[in-house]
Amino acid sequence: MAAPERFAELARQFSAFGAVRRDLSRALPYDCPPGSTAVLTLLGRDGEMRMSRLAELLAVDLSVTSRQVAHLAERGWIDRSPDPADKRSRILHLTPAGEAKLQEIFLNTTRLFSDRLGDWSEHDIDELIRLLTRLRAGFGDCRSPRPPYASDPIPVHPHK
Amino acid sequence: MAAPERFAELARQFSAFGAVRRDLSRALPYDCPPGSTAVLTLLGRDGEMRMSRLAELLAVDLSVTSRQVAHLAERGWIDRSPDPADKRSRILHLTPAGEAKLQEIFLNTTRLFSDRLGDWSEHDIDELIRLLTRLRAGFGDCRSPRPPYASDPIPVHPHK
DNA sequence: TATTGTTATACTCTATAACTATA
DNA sequence: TATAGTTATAGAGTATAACAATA
Repeated sequence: MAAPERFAELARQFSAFGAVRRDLSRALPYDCPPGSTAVLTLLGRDGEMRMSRLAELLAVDLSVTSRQVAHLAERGWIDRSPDPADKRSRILHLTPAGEAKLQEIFLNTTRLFSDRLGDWSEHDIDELIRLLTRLRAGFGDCRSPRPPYASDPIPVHPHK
Repeated sequence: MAAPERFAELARQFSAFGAVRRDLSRALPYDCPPGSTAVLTLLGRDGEMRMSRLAELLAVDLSVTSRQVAHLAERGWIDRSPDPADKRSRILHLTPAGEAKLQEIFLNTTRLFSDRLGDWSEHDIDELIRLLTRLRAGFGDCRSPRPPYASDPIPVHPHK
């Protein structure tokens, strides 16, 4: 177990990571913000799925996913077909236009990473992927609540 | 130089990191959201500084810092004293109440990290700190623009 | 009754633009 | 003219709550 000072340093780096996210978001097409990009990426990687599955993979509330998916459907990048097995549900999948958009995004982000990480060794990149993957597995998910850790008796951020 | 597929995987992990941020933000006191916490942390670590320096360290626009600082000043956690050497400027420093708040936050986040990362080796934690630090150094800063990497001819997110 | 998804509301983060005061 | 900071505005992310339709 690491010392509290290492945890504090890690927390600072997490906070500073916002600058990386913002830099990356500037490489996205103006009509596809980061949240929409995440949806397209998951549908491109894992294939068609239901809203609830998508929200689970994104670790966000279903209401968030619902809105992002509506944004993408308006632009013709994904289809929401009814699920014959459960009429409450909808099956999401990329359209050809959505796949083209995803390809465009892939090229943009690859170009950005090549510039920003051009001098990184493959080892360090793989290490970072490994550690971030493990981090994500250990940290929380708003849809499966755990006991709160704040000193406040009751939740913490009213809207979260 | 790594392959585009590694970059794509890294981009997915960056996106998934949002779940970690959200989990961490739930451990904060209800009256001190993540942005305010970042300000308190920097002032606690680096001591008093000007608004512009703070915005530089946070890699956000000065207007963002101005609002966050106002929020903290309203609650009595920081002071904004005039800079005798430049009357346009203000020097920020923590008040005793601000130091107490910071200490409370430190305890909360340490408790959360102990739970979530209790089974991590010190080596992996140090590796993650090292790689995130390097990442932050290589990635961008909204206040020193670089050539855009989107395929769009002109920047990209209207509001960014 | 419980679950899937949608919509309304509210709050945070963030950038751009217009403005004031000072250099 | 240029810089430090404030404020107004707007868009994106996010959660909670109320709701409709279906299981």
